[in-house]
Amino acid sequence: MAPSKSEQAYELIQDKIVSGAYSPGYRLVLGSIAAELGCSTVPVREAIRRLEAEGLVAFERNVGATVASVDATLYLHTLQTLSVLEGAATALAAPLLDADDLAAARRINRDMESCLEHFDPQRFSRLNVAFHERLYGPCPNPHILDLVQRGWNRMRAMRSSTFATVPGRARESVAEHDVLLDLLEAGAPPPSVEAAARDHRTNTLNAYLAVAGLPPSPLYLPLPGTSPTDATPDQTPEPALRGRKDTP
Amino acid sequence: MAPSKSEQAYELIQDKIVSGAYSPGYRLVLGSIAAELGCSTVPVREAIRRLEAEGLVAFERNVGATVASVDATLYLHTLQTLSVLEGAATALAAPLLDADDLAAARRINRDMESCLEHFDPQRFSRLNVAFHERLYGPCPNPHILDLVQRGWNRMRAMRSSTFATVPGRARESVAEHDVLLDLLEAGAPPPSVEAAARDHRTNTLNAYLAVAGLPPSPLYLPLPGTSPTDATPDQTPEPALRGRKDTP
DNA sequence: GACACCATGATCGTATACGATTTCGTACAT
DNA sequence: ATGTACGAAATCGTATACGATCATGGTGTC
Repeated sequence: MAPSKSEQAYELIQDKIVSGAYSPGYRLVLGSIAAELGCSTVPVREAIRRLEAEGLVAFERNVGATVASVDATLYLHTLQTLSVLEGAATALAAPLLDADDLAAARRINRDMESCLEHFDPQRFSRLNVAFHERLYGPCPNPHILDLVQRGWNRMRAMRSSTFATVPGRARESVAEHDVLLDLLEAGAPPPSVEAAARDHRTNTLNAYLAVAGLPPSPLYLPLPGTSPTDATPDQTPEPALRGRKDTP
Repeated sequence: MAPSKSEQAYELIQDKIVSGAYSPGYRLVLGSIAAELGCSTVPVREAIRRLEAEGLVAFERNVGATVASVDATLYLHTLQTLSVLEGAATALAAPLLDADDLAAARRINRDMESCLEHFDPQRFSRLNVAFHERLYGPCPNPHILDLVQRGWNRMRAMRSSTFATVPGRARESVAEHDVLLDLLEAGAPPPSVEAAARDHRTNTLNAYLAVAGLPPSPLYLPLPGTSPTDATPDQTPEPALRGRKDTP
């Protein structure tokens, strides 16, 4: 059966946001979108409230909705959140991965490597998502899985429009993927997997922070079991990623 | 100004759910709630969709909404998610806590201790929330903070109706709070704080799992710096908290 | 007696309509 | 020229109305 109108509206708007057709700050007018869809404003309204709950649009009473504008700090906060959640999801999924999963992930990572040669960042990004999805997909906690999914949605909506990747980061990323896969193949305990998965993302976060001249995120995880020295780069007691004051 | 009708509806329904007036499985009929509020079904509908996004109600097309029923595994999954998020939030907040915060938290924990004597589990629960809110409140990442808040909402909605506390757990809990506070007062690095905060909650989770005869959650964090032995109780490579199969 | 089928009622999904609120442009006074 | 007051247009918020869909109970047949 055809999906409901509000479902259609939801997908249309989300698609336009992540594809960049609606750029941050764009005013989402109920009437216009309804006309475009050939439906009334009621389902559109519902769709927009759903997107609000996911952080993709900002909504103000009696004023309307706009595509959430990305503020660098918001982007970084999302990345930090994702580092925590995805690390946990990957650790929980680790014992459930079979050889096929690992082989598939390894293959994806080889593809990513080749993207580096041909300089195809678009494809590289897609593969990166696929790689991680494959690894955290079997996570048995649906709640965490849902939150990770939402995090990625936000990221996609933001990155396409605003941020470029940090120069050297892509190559390092591929290498870190291989390290993570090695751990998984060796049947490493969940805390080690979590540390590797989280720190992989935290490294990206810190690469951004570094170019912005900010201190790194304090949410590094030490690798248990293995040599602890190279997993906890000097403890920085000062807080990083201090939030902007809430706009009064 | 008066809040909008959909806001009123949202608060009414949420309140009825967490207070237990609507117990799990209760059928939320748009028309009835609208009548109770003296408004039409449209705002009620919107409120219910918001609650759905937060996991408090389940919704099915052309059928309606019911208060999310709690399934033990769902409860435990929420608890596990919260352990991860709250651990991170507390670690991020740690460097921003001042002496007042710590003193207040310590005071709350003394109150909790006295609740143990007089056996006042209601008050104990409230204080427990207050204690942790105080500690993760200054977390500079609003996104994580939001997710933690939602997690607690879900917990409140569930616990009141279904679950009793594990016998010995309350007393241990108070002791662990003191350990956490000691760490914070000593200015421990964020990873140590995260480990303590997360494991505190994971211990509760595992107490439930133990009485159910299930293996413990694998998401323990090793305490870095301090003796690593007592923080990582034997690695259990077998997966815990395996999700129920999605109902087909 | 059990199962399949259909009628009926309850409830949801959405369109339309209208009042409420905000925003923006314009005119006027300083 | 700048700031303020007012009015019109745009947009949102919600009520009402009606078609669409699903659950339920009764009836007929095997």
